[in-house]
Amino acid sequence: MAPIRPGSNMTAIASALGVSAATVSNALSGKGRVSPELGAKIRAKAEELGYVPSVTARALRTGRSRVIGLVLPDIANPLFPQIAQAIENAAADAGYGVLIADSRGDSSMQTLAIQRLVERQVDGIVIVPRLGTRIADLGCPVAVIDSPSTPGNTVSSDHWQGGQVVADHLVGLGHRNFVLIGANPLSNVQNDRIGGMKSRLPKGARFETIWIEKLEALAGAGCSLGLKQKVELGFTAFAATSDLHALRALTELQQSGIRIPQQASVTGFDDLVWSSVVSPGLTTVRQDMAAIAEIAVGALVGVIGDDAAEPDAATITVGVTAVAKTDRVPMTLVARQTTASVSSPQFSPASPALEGNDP
Amino acid sequence: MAPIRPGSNMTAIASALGVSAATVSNALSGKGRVSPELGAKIRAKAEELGYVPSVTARALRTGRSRVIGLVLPDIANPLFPQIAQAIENAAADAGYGVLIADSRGDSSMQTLAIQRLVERQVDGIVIVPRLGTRIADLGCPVAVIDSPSTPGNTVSSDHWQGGQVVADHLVGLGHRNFVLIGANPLSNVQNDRIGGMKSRLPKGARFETIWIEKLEALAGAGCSLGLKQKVELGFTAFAATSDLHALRALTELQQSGIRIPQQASVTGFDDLVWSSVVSPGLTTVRQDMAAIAEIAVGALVGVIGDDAAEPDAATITVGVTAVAKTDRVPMTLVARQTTASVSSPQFSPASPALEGNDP
DNA sequence: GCGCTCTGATTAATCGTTTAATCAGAAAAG
DNA sequence: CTTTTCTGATTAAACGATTAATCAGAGCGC
Repeated sequence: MAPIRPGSNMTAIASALGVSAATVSNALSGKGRVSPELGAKIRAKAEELGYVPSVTARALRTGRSRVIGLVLPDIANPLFPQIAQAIENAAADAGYGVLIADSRGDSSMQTLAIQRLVERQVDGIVIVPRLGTRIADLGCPVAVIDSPSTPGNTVSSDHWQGGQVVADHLVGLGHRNFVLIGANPLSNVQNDRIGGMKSRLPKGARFETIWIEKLEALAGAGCSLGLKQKVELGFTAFAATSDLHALRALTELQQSGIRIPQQASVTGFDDLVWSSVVSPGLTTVRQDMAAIAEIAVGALVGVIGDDAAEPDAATITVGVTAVAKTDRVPMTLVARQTTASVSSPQFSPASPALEGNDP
Repeated sequence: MAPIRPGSNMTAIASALGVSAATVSNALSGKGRVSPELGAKIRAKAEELGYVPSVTARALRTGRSRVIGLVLPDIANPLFPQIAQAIENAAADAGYGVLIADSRGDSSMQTLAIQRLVERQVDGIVIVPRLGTRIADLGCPVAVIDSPSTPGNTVSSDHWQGGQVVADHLVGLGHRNFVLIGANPLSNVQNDRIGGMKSRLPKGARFETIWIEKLEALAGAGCSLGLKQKVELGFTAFAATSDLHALRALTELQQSGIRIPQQASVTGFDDLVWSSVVSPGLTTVRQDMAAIAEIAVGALVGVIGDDAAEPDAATITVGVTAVAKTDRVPMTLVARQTTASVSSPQFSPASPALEGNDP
């Protein structure tokens, strides 16, 4: 019934000053023709009355809600905090709000979640798709954050380059025997990361790839990755495609009595929150989420603004991904304590290892 | 300019059937008086034209946006995914959208973030406050998720009971020497958890409390917690108030060569995503986020609905926390492999420990 | 003094829905 | 046969902003 809005509306300001509402609108938006003096008076009065424009009314009239949607395959993803924070900040800076949608872990519900956002009339959507999901035509601008290898236009970290950075770091420390750890070979992100790593392994280097989901399909969830044997076989570097898997590897190795980083080095990806608290601190590679979010949101508001300016172009941009080209944001190494130069290439159970390899 | 809305509006349906827009509205909402046949015809036509109501227009008219805001002290909080997902699900079920706000880690910006939400005319706000922050009068319904010890009305897990569950578990395994690990003694949540644990320690039990932030203020961030010495002093149970700290403790102990769980047991709180992937799997206590979210959102929509029904009550409920009483949702133990019965109460460096304590 | 332009403001329509008020007609009551 | 009471619909007025169209008056040239 009575909409509870403490602040006054334009009409209140208008009648308080004996002018018309249109003039108030013009003064506050700076669009029409208003004399400087009156403009100042209006702004002062607005301030005084604590005027807050009704986004609802504005949205109805202009057709723009100034809200964008954020869709992740499943919110429980440990990278979610980083992404959400970056997107929210970028959006807030651009004057947009962020509405979240969750597909409740179910990939088929992703479409439904997106549908809900569209019904709420968001001006655009940022999507982090589930594995290789293709994004259907939504009837609204979309920016996709995934991997440069994903078909279609996307913004993302340069996961391939990130892989190279890790490999360079490990190779530089003298490692020649690598175990690469991924979860699912269907993930473009993981493939890029592994591909990047492989591309920088020197001639004569030995490597082996472990896909956790394949292994678990055989040996059951939470099974051992058999890393102790790998160490016994002479592998010294364990490079995972995510901090989550790196953590698993790190603890499994520690649990088997392998000393990190003296006997083996471990690396991850993404610099998730716990990476700095584990002991020893996990060496990882960080995504520049702020930059990614800025590009994604920027592209989105660009398209949104554009089709307001050129109504004819609307039919072209609408339903099309907002990012014209594929943007690759470089990743940066965060060297902590799980990596060290390889002291003894061969396995030696009680080697009095090297200390203090802090970068 | 031209708002791009593919679906038709009420007027389209109305004129297609030669009736008035009001009748369409009545038919679809089931409120006014419409003959059953015409009602069916209207609903059919709406379906046919792919009609989607304009939430904007509806919001303008009714004064309800059907959106609630979600505010967390900082989104980077590892618990955020769980909370956001639960709130989003509960809200979606109630027909509400969720707008997120981030205070960018800065406690003073919490108010600003909330301000932004209010300006976007959310119908209510769910807040997880930063430490002991008091929530100011917002002019809109609020539900707070924190600790039952927080002054004011809140919904939350029964952290005290959660502490008891952990303590009972450890005591049941024979532990008598406890190290309790928290971050900040100002946190009601952490205090409750520790209080609950203490309340169940048997007579003659020994315990010591470590506050990480205090320690780091002296010894620097990422410093050792000195847990190896604690083990040497005969402590066998390390109970942290968060999985984050438990992880730190676990890896520090493993790093010092202590075998988990043979020589020491470790427990955490919250069942964060990585708790199940570390080796050995972390014993922890899970919050029933779905239940909490349902209560919080339910209370919120209750107040929102109420003051629509009784306009007079609006002045009472507005600006007041939505939850009338303090709701405490029980926590449940998730026993994994970091806890085991204490084999040797005294420290014995190379005890041939107990195996296979899987619950 | 008449027409012209330019400025600074107002009017009024519009976005799409909700809802109180009204109304025409049929059925029931007197 | 008139009056009253329903029923099923329509009208019109909001909600609060934006914006194209209009208008009154001032200034100015000729």
